[in-house]
Amino acid sequence: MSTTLTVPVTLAEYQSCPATVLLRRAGGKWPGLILALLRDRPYGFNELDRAVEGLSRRVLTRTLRTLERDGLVGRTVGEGRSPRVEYALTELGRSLQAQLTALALWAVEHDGEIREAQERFDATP
Amino acid sequence: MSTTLTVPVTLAEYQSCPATVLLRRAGGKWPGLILALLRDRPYGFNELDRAVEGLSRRVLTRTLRTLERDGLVGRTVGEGRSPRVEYALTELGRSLQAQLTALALWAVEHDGEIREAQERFDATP
DNA sequence: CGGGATCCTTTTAGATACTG
DNA sequence: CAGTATCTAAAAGGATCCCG
Repeated sequence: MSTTLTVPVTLAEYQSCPATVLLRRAGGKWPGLILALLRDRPYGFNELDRAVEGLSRRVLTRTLRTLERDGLVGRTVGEGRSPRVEYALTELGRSLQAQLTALALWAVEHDGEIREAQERFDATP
Repeated sequence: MSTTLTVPVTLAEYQSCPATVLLRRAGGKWPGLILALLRDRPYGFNELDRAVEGLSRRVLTRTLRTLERDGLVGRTVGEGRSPRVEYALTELGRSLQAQLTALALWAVEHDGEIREAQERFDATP
């Protein structure tokens, strides 16, 4: 099976293109890190809040809701009087995570080239 | 050769992590589309401006500058009295483009699952 | 513990007009 | 043709307080 990838031409097409939407989602400030953390194990809400320095709870909530809505993260409410909620990757989320890891590897491998290019660019008047 | 990928823990680490930076760059509104267009052939400035509906010249300029600074796109000034500037993918840019294409393919392939998840989420009160 | 509601700041993008 | 300058609008992110 092969999928052909065409470049969207109209604005409406582009804005609704799955690739565009996904890239913009993943390009948010925190989703990539959340998905990376959940790759290892499930996390509770406040556990995530503590694990990620500089992330406010409001934004954490919004980020998790979006990931949950997209079917990338599952939310499970545990038993007991003190509410325990657990966030974990779904199969779909794990599948995406693998793609993002590939991209992250590319970034790390080519970091040197990018920095050199930036230095050259900044050096030229 | 294998590269180990560790999740950044401090805020400073995370913000300067090559993977974070790249994902946020690519997650901008236009870079992905510009790179996709340049995959086929070089473009002139106004040519790009016309090709991309809804993109203002100011933003196009900024986007191209950033891509150029990162070494992903090359800028060549042609001869002649009416200035002809050509933007083209560099080798590095072409390499990244391949990764983004893989991500785009994932997005297209799993678009149905994502939409279904969203409908389920939106349907539950 | 796991949020929602409100308000505020920063970042990103768009409109418009002008230039070599 | 290929931009820059200035200004405005929208989106994303953050601080804080409140609640079951």
